[in-house]
Amino acid sequence: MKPLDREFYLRDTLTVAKELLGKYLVREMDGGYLVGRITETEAYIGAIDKACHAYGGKITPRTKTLYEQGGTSYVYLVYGMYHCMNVVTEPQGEAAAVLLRSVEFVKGYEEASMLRYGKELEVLSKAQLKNFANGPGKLCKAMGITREQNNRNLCGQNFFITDCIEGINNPTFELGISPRIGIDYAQEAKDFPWRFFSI
DNA sequence: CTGCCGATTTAC
DNA sequence: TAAATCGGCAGA
Repeated sequence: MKPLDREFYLRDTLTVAKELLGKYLVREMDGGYLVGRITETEAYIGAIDKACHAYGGKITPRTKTLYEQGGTSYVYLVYGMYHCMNVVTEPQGEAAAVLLRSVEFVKGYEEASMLRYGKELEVLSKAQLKNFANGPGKLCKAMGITREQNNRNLCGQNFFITDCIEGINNPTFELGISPRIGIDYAQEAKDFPWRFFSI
């Protein structure tokens, strides 16, 4: 369970967004591990993307995290009640990130159930499993990710992404591509095919 | 300081 | 289809 190294994140944002599919988001909490396989991502590239918070070089207290070096977390609150977890990409000074939109839990489901629903789910129906963390807000709720986790180094040992979990088989999948979700205000950028998901 | 709006989710 | 809910940001 070795964190992806810095070099992984310092690359082109679209490449990182695609390659994050099938990787595992890991968060250590109270000595246990919450682990989810990433199944959906979106790229946001400040230099050319009106949907990006840092479009046009905009620097505010919130967006300054987007300018950090690749491998940093960018977490913010949307709609006054949900958090979104992003991974900053590219070298320091380039505002770009990948939004993690969906994971499938592979470890720590009991603890995650407490965080998400306030109780442990005994019976896991197919629908419950599917709906558990298949959205950016749900994902953060289930993994206890809030603005406290903003601007963290993702190359450390308690909050990171890895490509291998012992005892877990890496399934193969095909790459799906589509426009991004929920950015109808972003003019021409709303049609950019920057959403990636595993099929 | 005021007012508008959102990279969502859930319930009706 | 609409409500929930509040921080971020622009403009006065």
